[in-house]
Amino acid sequence: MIEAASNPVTTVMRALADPTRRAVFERVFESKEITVAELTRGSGVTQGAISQHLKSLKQAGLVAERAEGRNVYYRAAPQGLEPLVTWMDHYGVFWRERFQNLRDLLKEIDP
Amino acid sequence: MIEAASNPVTTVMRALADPTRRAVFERVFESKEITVAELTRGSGVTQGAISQHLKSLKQAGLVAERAEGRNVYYRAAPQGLEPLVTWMDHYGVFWRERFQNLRDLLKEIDP
DNA sequence: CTAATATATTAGTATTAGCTAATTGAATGG
DNA sequence: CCATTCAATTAGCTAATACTAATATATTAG
Repeated sequence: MIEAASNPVTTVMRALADPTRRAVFERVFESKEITVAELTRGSGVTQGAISQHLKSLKQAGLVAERAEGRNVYYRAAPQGLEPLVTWMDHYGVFWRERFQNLRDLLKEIDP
Repeated sequence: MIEAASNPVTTVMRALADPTRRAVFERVFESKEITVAELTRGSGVTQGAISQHLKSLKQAGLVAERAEGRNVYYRAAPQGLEPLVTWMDHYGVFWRERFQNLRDLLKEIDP
């Protein structure tokens, strides 16, 4: 029962398990587009560290980038979360725990 | 912007980021109840390692245990996944991507 | 052209994580 | 009892991780 080589779930989980890196993802997500310099500001770590975190997030499919001049703009790629959604869905937590939300939503959709 | 002390999301993500430990969780989930000995069998690691993983999972709120004689029976606690659900929900991935499932589900609930 | 800015990368370091082997403490079966 | 089994814990090893400081490479500003 030895695990196969690093599957997507592992890659994404590991990328998001580190609080600093997860905070980077969150900031990227909240701003439509953001540069490395901006992300570095107020992050508490160096620019190099931020670049390293962005590299991990990119490999995990959680962010994408666009170079423009000497700036590189990063944006979130929430589809990168899909492996987690699928994994958790398999364990049946969503519909079970979200049933109340579901009901609320139903009223809004089809009152 | 220094992160506060280990929040639940970090705890759960880290618990599930390791493939071996995640496999343990999966096996615990699949069997209603399972002993450490059974989990060790075919896991590829020693009993000590399994106990250590179970400790992490327990701290993350993902499993619970019941001692009976010299055996300890573990069971999954899927509510422990709640921090992840909440975190991901905040990033809006569920309803967007699961709308078709939602429609299917609706028919079953209220045909 | 030169200086400054933005980002990536690299080498080195300290900490953490996962593992084994060995031990301990219970509980059970002969 | 005594030997065996189950599980938790511990010490010690190794590998991975997150970080900094320094450097390299572009690009832009003056």
